[in-house]
Amino acid sequence: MAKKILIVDDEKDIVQLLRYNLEKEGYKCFSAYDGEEAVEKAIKKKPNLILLDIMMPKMDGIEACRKIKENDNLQNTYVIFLTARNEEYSEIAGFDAGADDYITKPIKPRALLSRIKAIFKRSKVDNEVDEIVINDLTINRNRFNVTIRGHHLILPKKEFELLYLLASKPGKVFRREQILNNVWGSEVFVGDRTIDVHIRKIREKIGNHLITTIKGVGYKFEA
Amino acid sequence: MAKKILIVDDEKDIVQLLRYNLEKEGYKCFSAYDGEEAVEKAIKKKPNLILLDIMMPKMDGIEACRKIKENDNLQNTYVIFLTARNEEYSEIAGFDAGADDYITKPIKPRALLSRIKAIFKRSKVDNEVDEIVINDLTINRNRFNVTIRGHHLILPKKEFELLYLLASKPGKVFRREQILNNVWGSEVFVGDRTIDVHIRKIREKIGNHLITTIKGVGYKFEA
DNA sequence: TTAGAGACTTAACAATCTCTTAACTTAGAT
DNA sequence: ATCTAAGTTAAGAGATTGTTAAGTCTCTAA
Repeated sequence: MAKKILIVDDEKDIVQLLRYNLEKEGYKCFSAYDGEEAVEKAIKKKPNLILLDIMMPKMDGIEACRKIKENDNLQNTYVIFLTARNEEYSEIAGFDAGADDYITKPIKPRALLSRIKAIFKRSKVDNEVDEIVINDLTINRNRFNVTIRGHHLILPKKEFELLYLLASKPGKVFRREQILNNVWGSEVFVGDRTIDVHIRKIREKIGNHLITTIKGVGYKFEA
Repeated sequence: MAKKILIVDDEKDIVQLLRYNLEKEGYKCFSAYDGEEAVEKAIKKKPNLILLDIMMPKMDGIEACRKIKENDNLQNTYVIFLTARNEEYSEIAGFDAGADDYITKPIKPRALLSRIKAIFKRSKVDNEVDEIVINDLTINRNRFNVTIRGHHLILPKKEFELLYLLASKPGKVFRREQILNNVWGSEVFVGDRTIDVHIRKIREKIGNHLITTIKGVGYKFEA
């Protein structure tokens, strides 16, 4: 499917320039002209990539980025900051806010395009990795099995999906709500203890130490 | 059997030129004039090779290629992009979308033909590996028979195809939907229990332990 | 042309596995 | 100390798959 890109800058000329170049390459573009609008459209359109100017009215890019990265559905959205060369502070603050890359103005379309291509290529490769290996644990989506210290297991579907989710980002804490969204789907409502029971069964099978409870928040897979 | 080739280009002259040359060599040709039509016909006709122009109305070749490569039944279809010499980006984006080769316009029929011949030669070698041997089980596509521990069996067609599919990638879980697509075809609709019954008959003949059920997902052949 | 055989599909029911819940216990935070 | 979140257990509800037998279709041979 065509990748969606959100372009955010208060200078309309720049937005137009980028839009023209990106659409020529087959990307689907949206635009916003200030930080608030950016957050709004990001949530509504769920773009794959956001090109985000830092200096903008209403809400600056740093702040907008922070808000965007807070949204569960935009965890996999890539953010590139557009900065003027002399905005020294922006690099640090930007990465701190969750940016993935930045590009200094004036923007050269060719350079930008190759950077974008590299990003999407990378994310595609990431998606194709359907085997997770962490120390002596292997989770293989293709075979739908789990190996721990050379010992094969077949987990029931829900347990498998839950383990796969946690292990896909070791160290990251998944909130209960995120787990529900990902494993059960956002339209399914199950009781409070359901996740716990599944976690327990997984721990029973792969050992207690691999999944940590963060009380009041959720669970994480130990790296 | 005559190889099937799908020619996709919005310039009818080019399509005609290619078609004339390819049919002269004994290939069976179909044509499409935009990306959407290409995807449609690819799914319907299951060609062995697709010649795909990049710049087209409705849906460009890159996008069409991606869609085509998403289809389970077209994994073995070869895609060659037709690009104008100055479309620099096309090589990278094309390979990224899953293309197997590309040719720059203007197209020289002789060169194209020899390239195509090379491709089919290669894939023919692949196809000749039509005997699967796993431990004491042998599945031979030519003879359409199965040998287990030296004992010969003749399976009915559907059972054979199903076993062949599963055994072609030992360990991989095939979802019921994939099984339907591959064994029955994507346009056939059969009841829920049909696959199970066939699985049962196969198990009856080759033993229970070789095919594992992954509940809620599908079946896999045990490696 | 028709009877018979095998292939394929279906329906109905059985068996099995998975998931969820409820009720209770334990641990952790303030 | 108290309150809330998480852990545990077992039961049964729910879903998926297994099994059987019967019906349809096609092909072949008499």
